Amino acid sequence: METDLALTDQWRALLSSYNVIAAHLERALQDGHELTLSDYETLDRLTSRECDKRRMQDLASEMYLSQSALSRTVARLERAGLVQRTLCQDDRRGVFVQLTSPGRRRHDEARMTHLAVLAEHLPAHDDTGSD
Amino acid sequence: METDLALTDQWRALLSSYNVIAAHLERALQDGHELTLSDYETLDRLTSRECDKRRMQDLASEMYLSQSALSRTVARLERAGLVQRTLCQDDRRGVFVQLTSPGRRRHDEARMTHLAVLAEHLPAHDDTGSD
DNA sequence: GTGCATTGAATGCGCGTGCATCTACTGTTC
DNA sequence: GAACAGTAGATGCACGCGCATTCAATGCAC
Repeated sequence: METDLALTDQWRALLSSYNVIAAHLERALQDGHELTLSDYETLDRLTSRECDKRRMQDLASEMYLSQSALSRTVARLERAGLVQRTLCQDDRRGVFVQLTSPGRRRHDEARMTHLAVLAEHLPAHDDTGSD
Repeated sequence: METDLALTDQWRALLSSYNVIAAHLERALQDGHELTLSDYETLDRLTSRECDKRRMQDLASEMYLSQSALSRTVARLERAGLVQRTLCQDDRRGVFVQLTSPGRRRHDEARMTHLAVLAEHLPAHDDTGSD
């Protein structure tokens, strides 16, 4: 069945591009900004939405992270002073997460690195000089 | 710069499809066959090549795994009786890895699961009856 | 109000990973 | 043959992850 081969090929391609790029991103973000990929992605989600929803589950749902992984990621970010967790008064089970000023700054810096790696390793659209 | 947005979008798409599919694969392979994704990918690499090269570095180079991760993966597979490690007499640093019969069988079974998950979660081409 | 299922988030645990290091072997130079 | 750089693979270690569980707060039934 040739469909099987097509599927496998497609998956291999996905697997390969993801892993290559993710590895580069991981290293670049870690070395340059002391952020894991999940850290960065989380910060990134927080910049897009200014509103103060009960982020935790909200964030988790639009990310690839499990609930527990997100919980620890936010804890890490809070320890680093990049985000702030505040209890939600309406529903005291919920937790708001928001960027701090240092967090916003860190994300801004890391964004450059992030984009640079993507530009270098994502299959280019039109390129003006890939390696 | 709109290229930035395009890059980010492209990356988000990749990130999302990869993680969704990988998570499903991981669970399906683990639940159904007691294999991690890396286990499966390793077995899969071993079925394609019949020759007895010094696999370790060879395998590693065509996979997304680091040398150490592959080393442990193979150790795991050997512990489970699915592959066999033999020293290379020409160069006693090298290690041959080859499938055992149970390994071939296990891969065969797992392959069905693997394909089923891909068929269900990869953006389809044309389908003549998925799942 | 009391009891109970449900939900939001945190945490114990085991595991797979990459990095750095270590051990063993090889090939080269003298 | 001795010394040494290089290579193949294994291992110590720290860490992020998912799963299952736990704890707190909520909402519903009575």
